[in-house]
Amino acid sequence: MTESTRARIQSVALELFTEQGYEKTSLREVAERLGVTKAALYYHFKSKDEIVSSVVEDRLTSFDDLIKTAEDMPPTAETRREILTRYADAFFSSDQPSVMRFFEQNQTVVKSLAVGKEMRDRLMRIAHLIARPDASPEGQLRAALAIFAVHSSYFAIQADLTNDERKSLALQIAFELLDRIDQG
Amino acid sequence: MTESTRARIQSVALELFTEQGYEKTSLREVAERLGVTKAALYYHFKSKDEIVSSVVEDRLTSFDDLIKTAEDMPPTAETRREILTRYADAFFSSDQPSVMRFFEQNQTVVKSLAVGKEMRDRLMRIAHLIARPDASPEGQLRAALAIFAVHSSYFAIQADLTNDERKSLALQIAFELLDRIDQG
DNA sequence: GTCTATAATTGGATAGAC
DNA sequence: GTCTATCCAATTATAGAC
Repeated sequence: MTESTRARIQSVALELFTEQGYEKTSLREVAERLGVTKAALYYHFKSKDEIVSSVVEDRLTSFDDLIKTAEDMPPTAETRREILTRYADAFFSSDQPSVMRFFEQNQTVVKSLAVGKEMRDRLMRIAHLIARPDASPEGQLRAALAIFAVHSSYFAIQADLTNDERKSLALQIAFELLDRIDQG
Repeated sequence: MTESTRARIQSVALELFTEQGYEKTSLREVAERLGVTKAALYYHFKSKDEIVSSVVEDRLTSFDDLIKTAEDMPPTAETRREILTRYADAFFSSDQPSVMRFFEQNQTVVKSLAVGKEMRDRLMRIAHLIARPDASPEGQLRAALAIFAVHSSYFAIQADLTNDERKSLALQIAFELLDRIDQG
């Protein structure tokens, strides 16, 4: 069960980082929650940053897959819906709390960590691919808002809904935004 | 010029907190930027928290004004547009960087500071007033996204636009979302 | 109103035993 | 693979002089 210790650290750390903030959560706190000592964490990861980076890198490659797929699709209204649907599937299917939720709560980490910038880069590429062929400010904003519709469906709705209900509601509204993007 | 020193501290601190993160920015850094020592800051504010709180409290009362005004308006499509327009005016007219930008970058502060919770409360009330009379999940999400359209127009558009151009683009798209809210 | 100096605490990180 | 013990840097915050 050695590998699972590493995974447990990642899971607990990301949860605490998301709830309390990356800077505000100490490794002592993470270790305590796991029932081990700080030194044990340092056997598995060489720094606090690396705990986050190791988790994020997995998600980065799954974004790369989505980007590669999207690039080969024709820039049509149907494609836009398809890309966003895949994005939403990834967002909701992932373990909780997701990596994207971590970044939402820790925007400043995006700036200070290399993986944060990578993640931001991927998100902007996806938004760009969604907007294609419309690269105007309006197209950019519509694509960004469509993505954010998925995110905000997670926290902006107070009603007691399942993830599937949130997802389909988000997509329904996001499609309105996307369907008005210029077809070039 | 005693009062202006206090104001300068607030301004510089909020700027650094927004750019680098609240936790990651030390008071030593703030003091250096101002050309004073840490002890000088503690003459004007009794803690790091209080620097933020003092800035936020002003904005809270201006939100309270908006809420009070909105409550007296009829729950119509026209009212929705009006409330959001006022919100956008406040967002863009304020000193830079705005308090809202600070919270965007420091979501975890919202949870840990009392003024953060107050601000979140006001935002949710405004969203609720915008959605009136539709309190359904769909109405909530539409209202939240309309507000976020204003915010994201500030950072999600890469083109070189003026604040006025960003604002009117945001409102144009936000109105699409709002106009489809149920009239009850 | 701002300074120097320092207290008190906490953080990330390492060495070396087991 | 996990522990104890510890180092070192940095932080918030205070005391008291000017």
